[in-house]
Amino acid sequence: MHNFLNLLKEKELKATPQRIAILKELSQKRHPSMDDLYETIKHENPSISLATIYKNIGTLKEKGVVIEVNTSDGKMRYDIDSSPHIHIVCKNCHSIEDMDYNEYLFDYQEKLEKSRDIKIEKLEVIATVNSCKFCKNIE
Amino acid sequence: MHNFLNLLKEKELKATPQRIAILKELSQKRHPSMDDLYETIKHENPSISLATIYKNIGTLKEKGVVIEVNTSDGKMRYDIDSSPHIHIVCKNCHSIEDMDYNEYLFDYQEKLEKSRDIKIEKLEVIATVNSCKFCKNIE
DNA sequence: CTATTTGCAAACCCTTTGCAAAAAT
DNA sequence: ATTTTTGCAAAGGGTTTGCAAATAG
Repeated sequence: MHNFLNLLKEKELKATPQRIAILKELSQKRHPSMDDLYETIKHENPSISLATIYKNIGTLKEKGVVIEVNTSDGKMRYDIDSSPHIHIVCKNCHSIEDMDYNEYLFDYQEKLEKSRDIKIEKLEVIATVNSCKFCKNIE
Repeated sequence: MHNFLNLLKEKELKATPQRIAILKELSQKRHPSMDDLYETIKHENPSISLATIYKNIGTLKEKGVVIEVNTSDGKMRYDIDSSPHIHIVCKNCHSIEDMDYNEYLFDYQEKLEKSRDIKIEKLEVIATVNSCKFCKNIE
């Protein structure tokens, strides 16, 4: 809670209850969609609107606080963890698992940059699987 | 042209002029969006409809003829090249460059599969750059 | 007090769908 | 002749926008 206030101050954003609720939810839930956030936050803050979620996530993206993950299911997912990691997306149940970058990928990125003389802002790695431990448990 | 007919026969799809125009365009243009395809094909086939493009790309995706590339600019792009490769997306001019997979990535994928005991259907690697040779030339 | 943010509703844009007419095999 | 495909228009679904009222600093 305290951290959120500091974070927002750092980013020069006003600490509205809506904003704090969004950050709190982002830090608790794995990879929520806009709708996930909306539905959950509405419980404690019934007057919040979807547009507010959208606007705030937009702002937080700009400020580099959250990243957007595209699971190709038509809905974006949001992730407050900004350390380099890859995503393992399950085509079946749409869950997302994080996995840390390792030396391998750092190395790969570096080689890519050198061989092409480019600066890579972001290396997005998405592994798609047809089923995962989550949906296996369900079925 | 001939190749397209064989390809369609193989996939048990009827060889309509619209379908052939789409395949032709996909094999000529780098990574067109739905709209790119529509606008271009309309020149030679003015009666074609956007819905036909959508339906056909959908079918071609199912049949494994094209893949979908998500550049996070709100529009999907389509790619008839099915060999393993990664995409370098320019945030500035939205162009996409292909780059072949190398041993590095094959290796990485294999390690990932073994360490987690999963089967990766697709490993999508998207490198984002802030500017590229295409937009440098323009500016 | 000033600038930002909220919430609402409408607008937007890309994509999908239903269906009758047309075309492919 | 049968099945697929087309084109149209309407609907769908996620996202964005404009604006007045509310709120944070």
